[in-house]
Amino acid sequence: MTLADTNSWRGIQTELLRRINEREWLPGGLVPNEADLAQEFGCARATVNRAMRELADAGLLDRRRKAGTRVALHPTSRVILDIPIIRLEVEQRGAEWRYGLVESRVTPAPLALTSRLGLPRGTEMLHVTGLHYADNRPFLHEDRWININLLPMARDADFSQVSANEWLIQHAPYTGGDIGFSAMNADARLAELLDASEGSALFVVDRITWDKDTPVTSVRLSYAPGYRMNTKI
Amino acid sequence: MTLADTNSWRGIQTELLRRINEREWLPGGLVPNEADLAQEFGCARATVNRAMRELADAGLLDRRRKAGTRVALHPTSRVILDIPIIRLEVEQRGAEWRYGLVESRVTPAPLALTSRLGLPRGTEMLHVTGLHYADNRPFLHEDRWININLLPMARDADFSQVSANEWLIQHAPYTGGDIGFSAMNADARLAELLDASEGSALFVVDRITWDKDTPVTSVRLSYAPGYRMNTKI
DNA sequence: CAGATTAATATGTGCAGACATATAAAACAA
DNA sequence: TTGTTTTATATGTCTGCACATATTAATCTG
Repeated sequence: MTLADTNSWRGIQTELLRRINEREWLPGGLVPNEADLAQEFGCARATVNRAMRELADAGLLDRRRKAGTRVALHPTSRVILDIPIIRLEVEQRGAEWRYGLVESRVTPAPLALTSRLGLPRGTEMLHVTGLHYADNRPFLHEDRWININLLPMARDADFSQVSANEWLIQHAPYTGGDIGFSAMNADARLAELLDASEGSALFVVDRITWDKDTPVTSVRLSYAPGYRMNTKI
Repeated sequence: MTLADTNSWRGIQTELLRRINEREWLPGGLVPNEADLAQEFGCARATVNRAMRELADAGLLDRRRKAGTRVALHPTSRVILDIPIIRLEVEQRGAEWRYGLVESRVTPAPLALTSRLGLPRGTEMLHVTGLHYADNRPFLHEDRWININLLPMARDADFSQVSANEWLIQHAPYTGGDIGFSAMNADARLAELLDASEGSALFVVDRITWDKDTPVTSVRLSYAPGYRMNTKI
């Protein structure tokens, strides 16, 4: 071992990582078992377990009881995206955030939506659209449908003062969601709202949020041209 | 406790999740300390610790020594994207994958690239471009630069037989990378290659891979129109 | 030989106890 | 009052041990 050779959980993990990265342990190859590694590193088995478990969670190791631990053959790199509140995302860029409501009304949701949400066709939902600005330039367009049967107080919320994005975070617990990322050409209306030219490529995030099996909200975020979502492996 | 009331760390975790989701513990509010929770659940402190640590990693709890544990105020939802080998991604869609090399040659890298990679300007790199097909329809365009100083064997690889994507996974260890997602309008060349119309919105992934501080490869993947990257929270 | 049973083994999880470490709060000093 | 030192406390981590569980490998049985 070179550095971080403390027999701490982290030290062991970086050493294991090194052996994987430098092909000391070949992809698909069997790795010594926990007990042996614990002896080698002079630590308890639980410590080795913790180091290896995280690597398995990250997809670098495959572990199975009795069969042992192997170096993953196809290390599908796992990317973690932090999706922040839009206001914070803008402010982190050092820009001033502002929100402008475009429209807010209760109306029957389109069939495509109700069917995806598993609601009866024609269900009334609260449709809120608005623009988020960064330094007074359009940053993204938010097109949202809210399940008012689940969230009746949403009827009385003033979305010209608080963005639907933040109102929901404050008031609507959820247990899971589906997210999709795609690219779309701006239609005339979106182009105008985003101050872009028609046909510009927009980065689009679609998201449906659930509270157990009940849909909470469905939103489409269309970012102004040039937006880029960054992260690290 | 209702179900999963075993005093296992999973059972405890779901119970903690419930209290958070149902606002039993308010956002920003202080949570009982590990010792107290351990007593309440009738388990060891280590078990509570494990349950809470994962929730903290997921961003739902904020923990600080001495200060205690609080329910996160801004639960930035954390999304995990699995980025698979392109061949597998195509095959998982039930389509037949095929790769076609467009061009492969050693040439000085453009300034924009060398500066981002921290290489001397004019450094020679291996430039490989190719198309991945799904059922003989263009699926994505891969435009890749490989650091041949780090990977001299890449010179002799036959990228008409193996995609650069897979060759690198086999031969090039890496320790980290930067990824960016964005949307771009197809230029004439890309439109033709992807069998799309000029100006179509393309979903684009840019990725630079590092082995410690040395750049391994930089790639831009431009997906054919209609592509959507999905995941769950 | 084929199928069912049993044993062996590596990981998964749990417990009690100990010490380490960060840090908020209290006590103290200038 | 203000800055510094001390103390108390909650989390972070490690140990050694035990038992659970999945699953392979060996063994038995018809």
